[in-house]
Amino acid sequence: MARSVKNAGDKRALMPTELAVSDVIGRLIEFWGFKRNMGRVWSVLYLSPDPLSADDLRQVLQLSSGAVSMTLSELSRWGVVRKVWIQGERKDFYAAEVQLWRMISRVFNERERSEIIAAIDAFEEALATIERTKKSTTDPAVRARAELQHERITQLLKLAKLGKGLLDALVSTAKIDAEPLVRFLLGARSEASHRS
Amino acid sequence: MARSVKNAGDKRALMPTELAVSDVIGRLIEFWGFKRNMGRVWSVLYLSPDPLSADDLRQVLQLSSGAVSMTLSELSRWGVVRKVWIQGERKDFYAAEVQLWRMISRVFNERERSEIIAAIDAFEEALATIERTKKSTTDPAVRARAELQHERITQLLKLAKLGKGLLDALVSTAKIDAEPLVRFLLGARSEASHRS
DNA sequence: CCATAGTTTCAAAAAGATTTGAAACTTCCG
DNA sequence: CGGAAGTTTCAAATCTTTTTGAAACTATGG
Repeated sequence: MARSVKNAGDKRALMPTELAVSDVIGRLIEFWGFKRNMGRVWSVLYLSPDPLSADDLRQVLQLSSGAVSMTLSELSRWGVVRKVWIQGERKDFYAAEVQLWRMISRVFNERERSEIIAAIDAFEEALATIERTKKSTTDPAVRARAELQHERITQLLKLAKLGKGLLDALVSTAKIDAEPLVRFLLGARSEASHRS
Repeated sequence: MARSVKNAGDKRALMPTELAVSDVIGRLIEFWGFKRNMGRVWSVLYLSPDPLSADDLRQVLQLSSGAVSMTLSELSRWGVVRKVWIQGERKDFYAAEVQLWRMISRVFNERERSEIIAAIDAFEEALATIERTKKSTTDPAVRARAELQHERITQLLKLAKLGKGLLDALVSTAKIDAEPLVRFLLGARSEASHRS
C-alpha cells in the first residue's frame, strides 16, 4: 500500500444516510437563514469519523473549490467548524463542532440577538417621538392617532422584550444544562391542555 | 366637503414614526423568512386607526397594485390581516390582526412545526437505516462508522424533539396566557447566572 | 345588460443571492 | 530561490425570488 496512513477512509461518495441527513439539515439551515451548503458541509463533517480536507468535501458534495473555501470560512466564523491539524499532512482538515447545543446558542446569541436589539431600540425611539408629538400638538385628531400608535408600539416592544428574554434564557441555559428548560416546557404544555 | 365621511384621514404619506416602525418590522420579518413587504404592509395597517384600502397601501408604500394584492392575500392566508367591510364603500378594506401573540403562535405552528417534523422523520428514518446496516455488515470498519453516526444522529434527533417541545409549549401557552412562560424564562436566566 | 370601479393574475423584467472557475496568493520544501 | 500543493479571492455566470404592469376578471349600480 503506497497510500498514507492518514487517508484511511478515502471513500469519495456519501452513503445514502449521509446524503439524506445532509439534505435535511441543508434545508433546515436554509429555512433558518443560512446557505444550504453550510448545512450540507457541516453535516458531512458531523457524520464523519475523522476530519476531512477541503478537497474531500468538494468531491463528496460536488462543489467548486471556491464554494468549499467560502463555506468553510463562513462556518468557521460562526464557530461551528474547526480547523484540525493532522500531523504529517500538508492540507488543512476540518471537523464539525459536535456540541450541538453550544453551537446553536452561539448562533442565537450573535445573530438573533442583534436583530432583536435593533428592533427594541427602534421601538423605543418611536415611542419617544410619539410622546413628543403628543405633547406638542394641539390638534385632537393628531393626538388621538398618537395615542393609538403609542399603545400599539408598546405592545410590539413588550413582545420584542419577551423574545429577548427567551433568547437570554436559551443561551444561559445552554451553558449549564438544557434539561430544566425542557422539563418546564413540556410541563407547561400539558398543564395548558388540561386547563382548556 | 364633498368627501365621504369614511375617508376621514386621507393622508397619503407616512409619518416618520410609521416609516421607521414599518422598516424595522419589514427587516425583522424578512430575516425571519417572509417578504419584507409583508412586514411593511402589516405594520402600516397595525398602526392605522382605521382600515385601509389596497389603494391606500399602494400609495403609502409605493408598491405596484399587483404587489399589494399579492401581499395582502398572502397576509390573509397567514391570518395576520383581515378584510373589513365598511358600509357604503365599494372597495375592500383591510385591518391588521392586533393580537400579536396569537398571530405569532399561528405562524410558528404552521410553518416551523412542519419543518421540524420533517426533520424528525428524516432522522428517525436514517437511524433505522443505520441499524439495519449495523446488523447486516461483517466489516468492522463499516460497523464502527455506523455506530458513530448512530450516536450523532441520535443527538440531532434529541435536539429536534426539544425544538418541537419548545414550539408546542409556545403555541399552547399562547392560547392561555404568556405570563407564566415569561416569568419562568426570566427566572431561569438569573438562576443560571447565579450558579455560574 | 352595460359601464365602471376595483381586484387578481401572470408573463416578463428587475433585483438579489449563490456558485463558478480561473488567477492571485501563501506556504512549505528541496 | 523555484516550484508544487493548497487556499483564497472575486468578477462573471447562473439560479431564485420578488416586483411590475398591463390584461383578464369580478361585482355592483344604473
